[in-house]
Amino acid sequence: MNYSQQRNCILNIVVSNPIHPTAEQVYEIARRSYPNISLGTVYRNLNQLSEHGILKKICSSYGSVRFDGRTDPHFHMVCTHCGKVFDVELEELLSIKEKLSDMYGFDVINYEVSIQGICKECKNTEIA
Amino acid sequence: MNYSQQRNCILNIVVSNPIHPTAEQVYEIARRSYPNISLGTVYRNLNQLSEHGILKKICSSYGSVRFDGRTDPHFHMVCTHCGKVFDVELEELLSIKEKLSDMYGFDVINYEVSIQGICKECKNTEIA
DNA sequence: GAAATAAACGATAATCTTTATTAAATTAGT
DNA sequence: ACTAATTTAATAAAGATTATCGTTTATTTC
Repeated sequence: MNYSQQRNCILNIVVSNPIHPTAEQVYEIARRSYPNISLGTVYRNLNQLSEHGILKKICSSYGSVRFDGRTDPHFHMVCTHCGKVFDVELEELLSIKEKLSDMYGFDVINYEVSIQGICKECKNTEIA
Repeated sequence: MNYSQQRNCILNIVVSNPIHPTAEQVYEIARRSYPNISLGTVYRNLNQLSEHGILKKICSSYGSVRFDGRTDPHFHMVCTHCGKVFDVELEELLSIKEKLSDMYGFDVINYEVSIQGICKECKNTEIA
C-alpha cells in the first residue's frame, strides 16, 4: 500500500516535521510540492497511514486531531499558551497494557497521555 | 455563576449519569425536563462548567468530546467495539505533575489518559 | 417588592473539521 | 502498451461546535 507520490509526500511531511501537524498544516506544506493536492487526499492518507500504524493520531480536548511520525511509546504535552506540542517520556506508563489487562480484563490497542499546561518558554516570557 | 435552571439540570445530568455523555446525549436527556432547551445552551454550559473545573472534558481520537462529572484524578478506557467509556485508576500516574515540572519545566494544568481497546464484555461476546 | 442591570436562554446561522461521492488520472501487473 | 485496480482532485455533504441576537430570566439596588 505504498504507492502514489502524494501519499509519500504526506508521510514525509509528518515524519520530517516533528511539530505534530494537523491535517490542515500537512495540507499547506504538501501544496508546495503538489499545488492542487486536495484536502480530502490529505485526510484519507493520514487516516490510512494511521490505521497501518505508520503514523499515530493524537487528540487533545481542544482543536483538531494531530499526527505524529514517531510511533514508539511516548506522550504529549500541549502548551495552552503557544499551542505547541512537546514529546514526553514517562517510563512508569510503559507497563500500562499488562496492568489494564490484569485489573480490568481490557485488551489495550492504543493509549495516549495528553497533558495540558504552560511550557517553559511561555512561563519565562510571561514573567518578563 | 450557578444560577439558571437549565445549567443545574445539565450539571445534574452529567454528575448522575456516569456514562461520560456527549453534548448531544446531555441534550437528549435535558429535553425531558426542558423540551425547548437549545443545543447551544447545552454546549455553552458544559464548556463553562468545564472551565470552572466543575466538570471535565474528555477527548478520544474518534467521535465527539465527552463530559465527566467525576473530577478527582482518574482516567478513561474507550472500548472501540461498543463505544462505552470506563473509569480507570492508575496510582502511578498521580505524581505526573511534579515529574513533568521537574523534567521539562512544564506547569501542568490538566492531564488526561485515554486508552483504546476491547472491553471484557465485548471480548466475551466475540468469542461466543 | 418593583425597577434597573446583568446574565442566560432559544432559535438559528455560521464555522470548522472531517468524511463521502464521482469522474478523471495514475499505478501495477501482464 | 493494455487492462484492472487504486488514487486523485473537486466538490458536496455530514457532523460537531461556536457565534449572533432579540427575548427571557435571574440578580442587585433601592
